[in-house]
Amino acid sequence: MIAVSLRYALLGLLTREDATGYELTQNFKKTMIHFWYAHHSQIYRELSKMETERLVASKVVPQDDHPDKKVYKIKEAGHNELLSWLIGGDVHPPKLKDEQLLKISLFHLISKEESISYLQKSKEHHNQILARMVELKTSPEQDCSEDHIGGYLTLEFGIRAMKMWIEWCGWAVEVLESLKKE
Amino acid sequence: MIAVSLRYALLGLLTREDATGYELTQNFKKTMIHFWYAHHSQIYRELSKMETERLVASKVVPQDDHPDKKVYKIKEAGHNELLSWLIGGDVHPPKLKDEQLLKISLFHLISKEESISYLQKSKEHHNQILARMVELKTSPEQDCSEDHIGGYLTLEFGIRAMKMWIEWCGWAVEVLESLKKE
DNA sequence: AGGGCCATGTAAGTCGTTACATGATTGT
DNA sequence: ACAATCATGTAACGACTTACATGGCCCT
Repeated sequence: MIAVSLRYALLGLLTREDATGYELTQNFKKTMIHFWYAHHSQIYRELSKMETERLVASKVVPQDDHPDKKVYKIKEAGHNELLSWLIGGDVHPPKLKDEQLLKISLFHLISKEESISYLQKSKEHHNQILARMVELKTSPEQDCSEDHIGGYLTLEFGIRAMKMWIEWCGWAVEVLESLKKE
Repeated sequence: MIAVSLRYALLGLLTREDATGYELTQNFKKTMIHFWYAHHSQIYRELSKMETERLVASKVVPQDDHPDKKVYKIKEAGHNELLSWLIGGDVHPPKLKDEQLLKISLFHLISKEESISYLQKSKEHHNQILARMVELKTSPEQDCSEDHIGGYLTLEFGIRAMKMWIEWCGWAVEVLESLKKE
C-alpha cells in the first residue's frame, strides 16, 4: 500500500553486494541518476530504520587509514519484502518535479533571447549526463546477461532519454528562432 | 537559493488567469502531468502561505448552485518573485522518483515472464498518457504563438517522451524474449 | 594551504501524502 | 441508489532537504 520506495532501492542494491551507507550513496549517483536520487542523510536514516526492523544487519569494520565503516548486509526478511513489492502491485506513475520544464512552460514571460540561452544551458546539462552514461556503458557490469539485465535495460533507457532531451532542445531553439524572424 | 518550486508553478498558472485552488489543481493535472504533480491539500496550503506573504490576494465569490469559491489573483510582488526565479539561477537537474524504472532495474530478481508482463503493463500506461497528450494538442491554447510558446514546447516534449518510453518498452521486451530462447 | 575524498551521523525545517470532514448538484 | 464533479480545508504522518558536526588522508 505504502510507497517507501527508497527502502526498495537500497535493498535492491544490497542484493548485489554488502555495502556501507557511503557506498550506497555513491552507487545511487552512479547507476540510478536517471530515475532516483537520495541524500546521504536520508540513506543513513533508512538503513538504521531497516536494521531495527531486522531487514538488514550491520557489522563495523575497523580501518587503519580511514574512519571505521559500517557494512550492511541484506537479511532474509529484507529479501522477502523486496520481492513481494517487486511482484505485487500496480504500475505507478513516476513522481517528477522537473524545474527545467517548469521554467520552459513559462517562456511567454521572458524574452526569446533569454529563452534560447536557457535552452542551450539545458542542452549542455543533458549532454554532460549523456556522456557519463555512455561511459558507464563501457564498464564490465554492462553486458546484457541475465544477472545484469535490469541495469542494462535502464541504462539504455537513460541514454535514449538524454538523446531525446538534446534533440528536443535543438528543435525548441529552432521554433524560437523562427518566431523571432516574423 | 531555495527550491519551493510548487510556488512558482502556481504563480505561473496565475499569470494566465485568476483561479481557485480547485481550478489550479485541475490545471496541474491537465497541462503539467509530464513534469509536475501536486495534491490539492498542498496547493491550498501554499496558496494561503503566499497570501500571508502578500504575493497573491484572494476574493470570495458566492455561488448559488455550488459552494462559494475563493478566487486567487497574483499581485505585483508575486510577479516579481516569479520573474527573478525565472531569469536568475542555474539549471537544476530534475528530481525524479520513477518506481517503474526502479523495478525494472531489479529484473534480475524475477523471472523473464514476470518482467515481460510488467513491461507490457508499463507500455500500456504510457500509451494512455500519450493519448491524453495528443488530445490536449487539439485544444485552442495549443498554437505556437508567443503567448502560448511554453505550453506548446513542453507538450511536444511530453509527447516525445511518451513515444520514447513506448518504443523502449518494445525494445526491452525483445531483449528479454531473445534471452529466453538461448 | 586548500580542496576533494573517505566516512558517519543528527537536527531543524520544509515538502508531500493520506485520511478526515462536509455537502449540494448532476448524470447513469 | 451510486458515483462523479464542484469546492475547501485540516491533521497526522512520512519523506526530503539543508545545515551542522567531526576529522584524517591524499594530491597539487
